[in-house]
Amino acid sequence: MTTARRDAYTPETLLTVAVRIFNERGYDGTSMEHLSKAAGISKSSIYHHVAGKEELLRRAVSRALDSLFAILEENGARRGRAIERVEYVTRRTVEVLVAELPYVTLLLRVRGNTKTERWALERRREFDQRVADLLKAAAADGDLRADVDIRLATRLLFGMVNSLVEWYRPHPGGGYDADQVAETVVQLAFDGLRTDS
Amino acid sequence: MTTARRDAYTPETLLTVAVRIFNERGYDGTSMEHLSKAAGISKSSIYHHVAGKEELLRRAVSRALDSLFAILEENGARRGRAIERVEYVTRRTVEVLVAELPYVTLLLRVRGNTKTERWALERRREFDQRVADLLKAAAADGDLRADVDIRLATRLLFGMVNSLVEWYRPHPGGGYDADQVAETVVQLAFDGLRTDS
DNA sequence: GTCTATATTACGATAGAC
DNA sequence: GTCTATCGTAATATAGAC
Repeated sequence: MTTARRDAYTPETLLTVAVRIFNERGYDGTSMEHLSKAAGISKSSIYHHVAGKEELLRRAVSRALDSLFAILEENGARRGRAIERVEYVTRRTVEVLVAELPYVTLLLRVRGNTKTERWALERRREFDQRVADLLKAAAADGDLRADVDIRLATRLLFGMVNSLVEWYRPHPGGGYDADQVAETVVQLAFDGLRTDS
Repeated sequence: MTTARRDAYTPETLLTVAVRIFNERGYDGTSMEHLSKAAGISKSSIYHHVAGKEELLRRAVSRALDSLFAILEENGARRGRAIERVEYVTRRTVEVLVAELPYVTLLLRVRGNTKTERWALERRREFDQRVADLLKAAAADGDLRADVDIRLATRLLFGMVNSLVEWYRPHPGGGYDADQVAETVVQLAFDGLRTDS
């Protein structure tokens, strides 16, 4: 827990420490004292860099949301057949989750107790809606099975993707890389696990 | 938030209220004052029924864990071909998640800050391991695609199932029932979303 | 930029009356 | 079984020295 790094914090470098502790203990379970110990500076020094605990949360979830929304602006999410766009967004979401793991983890755990949290929840719902619309378009093209409810399938697909933050850890010797996870997600979701399906 | 019900609480009925608030605000984000308001009795009255906040958490996660482990003792999880047992456990887990939604929700959000939470995390890992072993057996039978990593697929499958607690709400007019969700999970996971797969 | 000291409020839990 | 009053602690945040 004690990280000891007493030289020249900035809001950014402090955020790195804070987000780690937020994810270990939960946002509400983390006190400024916890952050102070982990950063190796006193509580009051933290207030020199940021206005308070909630600013750290806001910076973290903003970063996560910006990374997710950026996916929807990429060419692969805007051009081509809908099912291909769905596969693209699925893959890229996995990659963003892995690349920005601590920030997205925090975002996905937000409950809505403060203004910042409610704002994050709202923007997240917006992203989910954009993705749901894509799946709907793919279904309209006849590229998704007609016997499954599309809204339900969307929830399950992105539930699966989001579950990454609960177990994925960057390879400390032989783990999975982002591409491998993305590939398996797409295989499982679109072609299934069963042999000769 | 204020629920007002001043007659004859028992530890069980109090738990119902507490678990609801824990899930709305997060365990650490819930104070005894919050619980008191929601239950419609004073803080000190709560202590007449339970030893404290942590006992409420322990009762809740115990209930969730007992329901999950019970699945593994059912005939469908113990007899037959491994892939059929996997499908059975998948379906039943969905059903238990839906039937015990608030309790399992709380369990899946536990962080490990207290002894009770660490005990819950340990038992949960035990359940996950039992399921992972089942998938491994199905792979050994040649019933799962050879081109996906089984451990990874297990994580994704149960990540998808567990994501239920983040969005499933009991049908307030036209939602999905447990069977429909279980069926879609199994279809998606084993046969995939794509047309003519 | 960091510190010690402290103000102020909120929290979990208990005491004791009814 | 429920209440009001309160204890002791831990929380967020600030003041002011170096």
